[in-house]
Amino acid sequence: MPNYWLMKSEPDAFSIDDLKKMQRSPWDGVRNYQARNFMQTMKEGDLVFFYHSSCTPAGIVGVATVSKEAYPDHTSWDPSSAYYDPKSTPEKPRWFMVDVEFTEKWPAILTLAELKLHPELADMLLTKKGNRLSVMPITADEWEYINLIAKK
DNA sequence: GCCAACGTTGGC
DNA sequence: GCCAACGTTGGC
Repeated sequence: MPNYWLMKSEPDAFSIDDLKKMQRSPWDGVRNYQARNFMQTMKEGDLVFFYHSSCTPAGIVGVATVSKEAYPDHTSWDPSSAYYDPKSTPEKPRWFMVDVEFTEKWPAILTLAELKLHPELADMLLTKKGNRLSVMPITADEWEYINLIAKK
C-alpha cells in the first residue's frame, strides 16, 4: 500500500506540464520543517496530488509518484540559488528533497473552491483556513474520494 | 494588490 | 522560554 500526499507548487516556477515534459524531477526548494519532515517519510511508489498554488484558480491538476526517497537538497548550499540557506551545508544538510515522476494530468483542474464544497473533505489540512503547509499527508479515503470527483 | 494566517527570529 | 516583530504564503 502506498501512502498518499499532496504537494504544492507555483505553476510559474514548476507546473505539472513541466513535470510532464521532464517525466521525472527533483522536488526542491521546500524550506519548511513540517513539510520537510513529511517528505522524509515518503517511500518510493507513494502517490502525490500535484497542486498548483498562488494562481487562478488554485487546485489539484494531476498525480505524481515518488521515485526517489529523501536526499539532501543541494540548492540549499548553492549561494546562487533562490533557495539558498547559509545554515545548510553538504556536511550538515538542513533541507531535503524527493524525486517525483509524472503520472497523470487531469483533464481539468479540481479547484480548491470545489474541494471546499465537499463535507467529506472538511478534515483535510488543505481546506482549512489559513493553512500554508506545502507538503501534507492525504488519507486513503480522501485520495479515493478526490479521484472520484476529479473524474466524474 | 491586499491582507489574514502562520512560521521564524531574536531580544530579553 | 516568552513573545513581539518580521517575513512569507497563498487565497481572493
